[in-house]
Amino acid sequence: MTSVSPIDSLDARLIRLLADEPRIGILECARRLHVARGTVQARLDKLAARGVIQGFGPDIDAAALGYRVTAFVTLEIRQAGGHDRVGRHLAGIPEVLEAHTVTGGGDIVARVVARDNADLQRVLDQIVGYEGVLRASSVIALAEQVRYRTLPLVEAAGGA
Amino acid sequence: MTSVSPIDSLDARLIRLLADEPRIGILECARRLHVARGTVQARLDKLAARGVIQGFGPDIDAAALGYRVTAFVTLEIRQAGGHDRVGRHLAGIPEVLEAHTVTGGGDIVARVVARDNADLQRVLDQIVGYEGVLRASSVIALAEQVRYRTLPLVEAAGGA
DNA sequence: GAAACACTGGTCATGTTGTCCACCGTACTC
DNA sequence: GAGTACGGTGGACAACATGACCAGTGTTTC
Repeated sequence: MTSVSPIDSLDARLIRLLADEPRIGILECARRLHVARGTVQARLDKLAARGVIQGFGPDIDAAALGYRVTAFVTLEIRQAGGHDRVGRHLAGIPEVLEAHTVTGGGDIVARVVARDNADLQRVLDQIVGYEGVLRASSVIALAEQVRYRTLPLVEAAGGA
Repeated sequence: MTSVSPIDSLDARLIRLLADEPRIGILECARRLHVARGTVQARLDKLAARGVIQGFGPDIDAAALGYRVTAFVTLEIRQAGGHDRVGRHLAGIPEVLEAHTVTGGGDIVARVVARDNADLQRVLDQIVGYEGVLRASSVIALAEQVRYRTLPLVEAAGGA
């Protein structure tokens, strides 16, 4: 087995096609990629089985929901309590969109949104209102220089 | 200004349904929500028009593509050059999944992935190999405490 | 009271889906 | 070199979903 190449060029082109026009249907994909419909179906099944494609959930824009402020919050936590307990606490706050433990002292980085700056204070209070959280320092996102994307990565991996 | 309450309970339940079972089809949604098909279609159109639903792109897992390391990189940039030029530089690197300018000195926070720690060095070298970037300090994500999600937010906003 | 709006429940032609099938190369194994 | 597994092809079929309509009804707003 050579280098485990997770996807090939056809996979990459299929993913790009679905990303560009998601409501397109399998048959139309097959037409545009000049392959048989069964091939597209088989590829999709395998990509999903391998976990490359996690799903086709609707992409929600928090800003359009009225949450116009995004912030990255770095938490200093009480090591004794364990990260997982803090993780569960964070999971209970809807405004916490994601959270990772990171190197540099066993702390946590979380992405949170809020309706405005005053609302961000409320969310931060919720976050630190838990005995396992010692301190939270946050930076507010001003502008999106690069919007979240994975297509370039897919094409780099697939040689599209 | 229109945007009083961005979504209602039906919108929220529709989004949750689509998030849970994306390949479900509009008709099936209508059946499960006990509303007419036209209603679901109209709601979806409006959610898309208002930008709440950005699309239905496939959710790609970078780890399954072989990019097993995630890092958050804070960039210190030369203010003179402007953020946008650095943003374009970052956009040219596939491993940069997103980037935001943030408060705290006009710097940039970027999320990058790499195949492994050695590969991360290569990516970081690419990032700092640009005259507008003065310094990069990175923290490596060890574990996902809260995986990226928007459903709780949707339900908080929609009162589902 | 009228207008605007959202939802219902129905129709229609059209296209897509899931699931079969036989067939054909290529690559790998013994 | 023969046998076999695998991935792709191209075709078939019934069942279903889609987009586009429509008239009718209730609710809210001016």
